[in-house]
Amino acid sequence: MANNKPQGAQRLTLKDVAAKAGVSPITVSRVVNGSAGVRANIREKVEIAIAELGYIPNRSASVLASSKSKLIGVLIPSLSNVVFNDVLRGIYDIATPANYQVLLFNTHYSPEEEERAVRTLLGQSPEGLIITGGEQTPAARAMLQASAVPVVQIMGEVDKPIDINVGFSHFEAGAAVAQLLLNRSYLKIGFIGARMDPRTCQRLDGFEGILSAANRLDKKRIITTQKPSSVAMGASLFRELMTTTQGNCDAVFCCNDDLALGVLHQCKKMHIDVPKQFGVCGFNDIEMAAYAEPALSTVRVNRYNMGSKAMELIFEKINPQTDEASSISAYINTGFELVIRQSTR
Amino acid sequence: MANNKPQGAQRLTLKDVAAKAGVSPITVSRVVNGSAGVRANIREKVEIAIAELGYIPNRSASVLASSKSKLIGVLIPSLSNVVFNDVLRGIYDIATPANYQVLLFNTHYSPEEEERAVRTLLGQSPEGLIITGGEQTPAARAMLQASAVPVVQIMGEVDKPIDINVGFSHFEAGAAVAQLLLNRSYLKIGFIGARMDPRTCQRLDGFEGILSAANRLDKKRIITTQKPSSVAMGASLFRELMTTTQGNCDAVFCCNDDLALGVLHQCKKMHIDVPKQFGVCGFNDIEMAAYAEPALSTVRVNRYNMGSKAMELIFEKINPQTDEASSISAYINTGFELVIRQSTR
DNA sequence: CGGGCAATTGGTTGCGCAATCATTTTATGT
DNA sequence: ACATAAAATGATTGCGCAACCAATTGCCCG
Repeated sequence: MANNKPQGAQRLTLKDVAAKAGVSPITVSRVVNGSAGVRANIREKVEIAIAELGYIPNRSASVLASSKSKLIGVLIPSLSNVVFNDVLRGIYDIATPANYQVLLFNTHYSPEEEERAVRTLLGQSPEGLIITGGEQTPAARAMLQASAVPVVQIMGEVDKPIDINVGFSHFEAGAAVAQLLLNRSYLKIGFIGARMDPRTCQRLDGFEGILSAANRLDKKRIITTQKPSSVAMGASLFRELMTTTQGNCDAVFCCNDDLALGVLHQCKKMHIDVPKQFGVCGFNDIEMAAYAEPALSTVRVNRYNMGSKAMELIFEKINPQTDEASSISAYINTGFELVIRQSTR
Repeated sequence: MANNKPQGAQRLTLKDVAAKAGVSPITVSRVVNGSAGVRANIREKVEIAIAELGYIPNRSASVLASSKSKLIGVLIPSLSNVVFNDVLRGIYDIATPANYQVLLFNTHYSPEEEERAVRTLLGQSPEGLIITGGEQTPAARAMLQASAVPVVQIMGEVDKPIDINVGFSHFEAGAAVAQLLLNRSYLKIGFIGARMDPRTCQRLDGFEGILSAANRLDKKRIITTQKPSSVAMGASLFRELMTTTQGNCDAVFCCNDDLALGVLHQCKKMHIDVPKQFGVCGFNDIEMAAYAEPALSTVRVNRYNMGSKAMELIFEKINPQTDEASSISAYINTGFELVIRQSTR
C-alpha cells in the first residue's frame, strides 16, 4: 500500500493568504508577482503568511485572468534522436532562467500528430512556438499563421517560413560532403540513410546533385530505409550496400553518425581498410565520432545554438528591445562545418 | 522582416461557436469534450461551426473550471544524459495516447532547482508527478506530501518513498559489478565516476562494500569528479587513475558507459590489453557498448520501463481499475542485468 | 394517438486571479 | 503645520469554461 497521501485538501487561494496577512487579495497578488509598489513591511507580512500556509498560486487562473502564459510550446519529431537533446538543452537554458516553461510534444515524424499537437498547444495560449522543419499540414500552418504567436521553425532551412526560421541548409551540407569525398578521389560513392525524414532527404538531394554533376551518381549505391536509425542499422545497411553493388563502391555518406559508426564496425569485421580502401563520412559530429577507430569524418552542426537562438528570437519578438520593432530577419543560418578525421583519406 | 503574423486577433470562445451553430455554449462544450448525450445532427452542426471558425478551446479556463488538468509533471536532473531520453520516451509513449500532456523540468542535479520546479508545477494542478530519486529538499517533500497528487520517484530505490517508487537498487548493482570483477580474478579494482549524483554514489557504495569485504578495497583507486561525464572525461580520469596508482590497478568500474568508452580508447592508446591485462565494466548498456572494441561489459537497466511503468502507475492511481483501491505496492523494482562482453575476462 | 419516461439541452453560477480604476496613506517642500 | 503630489492599497469586475440542476425534447409502448 502506497497511499500515504491526503485526499482533497482544499486548495488555498489568494484570499486565504490575504485574510491571514490582514491585507487585501490584490496586495497578495502583487507580492506573489513581485511587482513593485508594495511597502517592505507589508510585503514581509504577506510573505510570511504565504510560507506558513504553503500557498501556491493557481496558474490556470492567472493565465485566464492575465492571458499571459509564460509558456513555450516545442514540437520535435523524436525523443530518441540525440540530436534533439542538444536542441532542447539550448531551449531550456534560455527559457528556464526567464521563468518560462516548456511544453514538449513528440510528433514521431508525423505531420498529423504535429497538427494535433499544434491544436492542443494553441489552446494553452503559448507565448511562442518552436517547431521542427517546414512540412506542416495546411491546417496546422493555417492555425499557426492565424495565431499571432511567434513561431520559429528550426533544424532545416524552410521554403516559406511561417514566421522565423533558424537552421541550415541540409541540401548544401549534403552537397559539401559529396564534394569532399570527390576531392579525396573516391569515385564510387554511396549513401546510407535511415528514417528518411525531410531533412535527410534534403541532404541526399544535395549529395546526389553534386555526384550527378560529376557524372558519378549511381542510384544502386543509395541504400535507405524508413526504419529508425541505429548503429546496428548502419552495419546492416552497409552489408546491403556491399551486396547490392557487389563491392563496387569505395565510399559512403551516412545520414548520421550512428549509422556511420555501424559502417565502421562492419568494415572492420569484413577487413575493409578505412580510409584507404573505403571512405566513410557521417553527420552530426556526436562525441563518439572522435573516438571511433578510425576517427569518423563528419559534419558538425550547431544543435545547441539552434535551440538557444530560437528561444532568444522568441523573446525578442515578445519583448522587442530594439526600436525598429522586428529587425529579425526571417532566416537565421546556423551553418555547418566539415570535420575531417581519419575515416576519409 | 519576418512579421507576417496578424496581431491581437480576438480569441474565439464557446459562445461564438454556440451562436454560429445555434445552440447553447454548454452544448458546444459537450461536443468539444466528446461527452455522450449529444444528438448526432446537433453534434455535427457544432463540429462544422468549430471547423469553420477554427475554434480552439482555452485550456486554462477549462482547467480552472473543472480542476482537471490532464497534465503530468516530470522532473529530471539532466537533458544531456542519454539515460533520460529513454525514460522520457517511456513516459511520453504512455501519456500522449491517453491525451495527457507532459511538462518537463530540468533540475540540473540541484535540489533547490527541483524545489522551485515542484512549486511551479504544483501551481498547475498536475494529475501526477514523476521525479528523479529521493533527495528532495524538506520543503519540496512537504509540498509533495501535502499535494494529494500521485508522485512517482524513479531511477533509484528510495529510502522512504513519498508515494510510489519505481527503479532499482544502485547499491546492489554496484555490488554486483564488484563481485563480477572479483570473480574474473581481477584483484586491484578501481572506480571511475563523474558527476557523482546520488545514484552514482550508491553504486560506488555497493561496489566498495564488496571490495572491502574481500579485503580488496584501496581508496586510491577511486577517481571521481563532479564535472559532467563524457567519453573525453573517461579517458582523462583513466590517465589520472594510472598516475595516482602508478599502474597498480587491473580493472575499473566506470559509473557509465561513456566514461568506459573513454577508458577503452585510452587503453588502446597506452597499449594496455583489455581484458587480459585490464578489465573494464561500464553502466547503462547504451547501444555503442556492444560495438566498442573490445565490446564493453556493462549493466543493463530498464530505462524505458521505468518511464512507462511510472506513467501506468499514475494512471492506475488516478483511475483505479481494481476494486481494492490501491493495490499498488510502494516500490516497483525494475531490476538490472549484468551484460558480460569482451572487456572483462 | 397519447402518456410516461429517458435522453437531451440550456441557464446559472463560480473556479482563482489580475486589470482597472478609486481610495487611502505617506512623503515632500515651504 | 499644511498643501500637494506621489505612492501604496483596495473594491469591483470579467477572463472562458464546466458543474449542477432545471427545462425541454423525443421516443417507446400500449
